[in-house]
Amino acid sequence: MDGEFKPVVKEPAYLKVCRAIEEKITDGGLAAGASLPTETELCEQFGVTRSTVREGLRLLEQTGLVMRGPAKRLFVSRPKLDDVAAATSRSLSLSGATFREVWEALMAIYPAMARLAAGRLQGGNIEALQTIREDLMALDDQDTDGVVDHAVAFFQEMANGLDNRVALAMLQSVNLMIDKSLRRMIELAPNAKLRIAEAQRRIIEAIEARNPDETEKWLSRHIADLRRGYEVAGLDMEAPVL
Amino acid sequence: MDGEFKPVVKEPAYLKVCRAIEEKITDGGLAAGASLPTETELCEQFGVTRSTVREGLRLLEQTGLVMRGPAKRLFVSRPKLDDVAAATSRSLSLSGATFREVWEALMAIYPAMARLAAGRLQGGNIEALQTIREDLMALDDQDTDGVVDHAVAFFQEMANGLDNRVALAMLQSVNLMIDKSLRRMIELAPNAKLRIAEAQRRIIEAIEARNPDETEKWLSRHIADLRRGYEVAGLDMEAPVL
DNA sequence: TATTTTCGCGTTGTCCGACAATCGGATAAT
DNA sequence: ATTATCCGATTGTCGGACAACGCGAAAATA
Repeated sequence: MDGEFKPVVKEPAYLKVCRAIEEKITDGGLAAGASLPTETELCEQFGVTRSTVREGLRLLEQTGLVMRGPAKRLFVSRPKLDDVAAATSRSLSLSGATFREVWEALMAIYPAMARLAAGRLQGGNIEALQTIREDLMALDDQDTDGVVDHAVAFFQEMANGLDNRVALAMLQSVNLMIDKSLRRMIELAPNAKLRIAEAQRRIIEAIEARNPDETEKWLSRHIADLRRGYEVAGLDMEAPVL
Repeated sequence: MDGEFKPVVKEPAYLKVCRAIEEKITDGGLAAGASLPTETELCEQFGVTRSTVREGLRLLEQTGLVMRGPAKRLFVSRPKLDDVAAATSRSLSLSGATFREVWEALMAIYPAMARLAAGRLQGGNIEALQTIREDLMALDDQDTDGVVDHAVAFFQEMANGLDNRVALAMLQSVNLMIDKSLRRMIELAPNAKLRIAEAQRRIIEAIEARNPDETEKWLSRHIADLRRGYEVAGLDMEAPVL
């Protein structure tokens, strides 16, 4: 029999402390907002020194499950979606994700989400989209950063209005990654600003008309256009987004 | 003049240590696989004690940017996609994401990804899909867990073959979240196993035929069917996936 | 009495020094 | 050449110590 011996686990104590508290939080034993025991109390409960407890707490702190409140006291919290999105995009960027991969993801999600947006975006969201577009058009043509920021902000505002946190988290991740690629592309595509503004106009119109098909179509074309611009600029689809 | 005084920053030292190393890694100053200085060396460089350095290292450890290698030595690593996906799904679950939100995300991503799958999945992937389906059919009808596992594994295998890490990360997150909801649903839907197996058959056929439209259509119906089952079972779309 | 000031206490952030356990590599023994 | 042994370096953990800071209670002031 190959009754394999399990690779002997020698978890350091600070990891056990981390997991113990983590488990208690995720299992509902500690509600969000509840304040944790002080470090010295944790020392007694776990039977380890404060240094060890503190190392465990740092791990939790990074996951966003605990935060420092007023008076430095630790209390249970929820990881902020912004942070996990940032972590995801950074991780993907570091692992060498390419423009192609990001673009495919964009192309998969946004058109589908556009259908939802058409039926779900509130007046406030639509106004915000219009404002973004107007600000974009008012920009100097050479202001690459500004154009990129507004192009991404448009996506971001759409995602915000979807009333869907799962989608929001994912869209935020890709938005963060597309940034640098877009900048490189726009620097080489002279009329990028106008094309983007025009696409945004169509999309806003379709949303205002509450027309899912149109919204999807124009958003789809918008993203396809980004790729076209990228290729026309002579950039490599398989290059990392960095 | 409102020459605002910048809000005085009082970052603890261990955070500065963390950020300093983090920055050096993400800026390429430290390649993946490179080994970090020992803790004592870091102490000298930063001018703090080992305890402080260690707390900073714990933060980095959690982000996945550093790992413990053989001989405990620290070395630079990349965050594993599995981990960030797990973190994302946990964060979303904790923040009370609903079945509706997850389902909408599924419905947005998978059909679009199916198009890619039709043209991109390798023979090995397709065989794996078939194996999963066969295993599923061989299961006892009462084996809820098994059915869920295979339903999710089918999705997972598709995602694996897409040659797209961005998509993979996102799909993995939603796969992890759909789990519990699916279980509740299947417990109440007697013929769930057969319906799922049938959907998988159609999808596999479409992929083998390299037909993007068909693949998208059947995957779309498959996911729509999951929702139908969920509603028929009398479950609340707005209930948290927990 | 109501408001402000002061003070002490608890907690965290940081420091210091110490030690066992463990791993890598050098060295010695077979 | 292989095995056993030893040694140094490094990590994980410990215990104690102290300054800084925030909060609440006590004291001083109006």
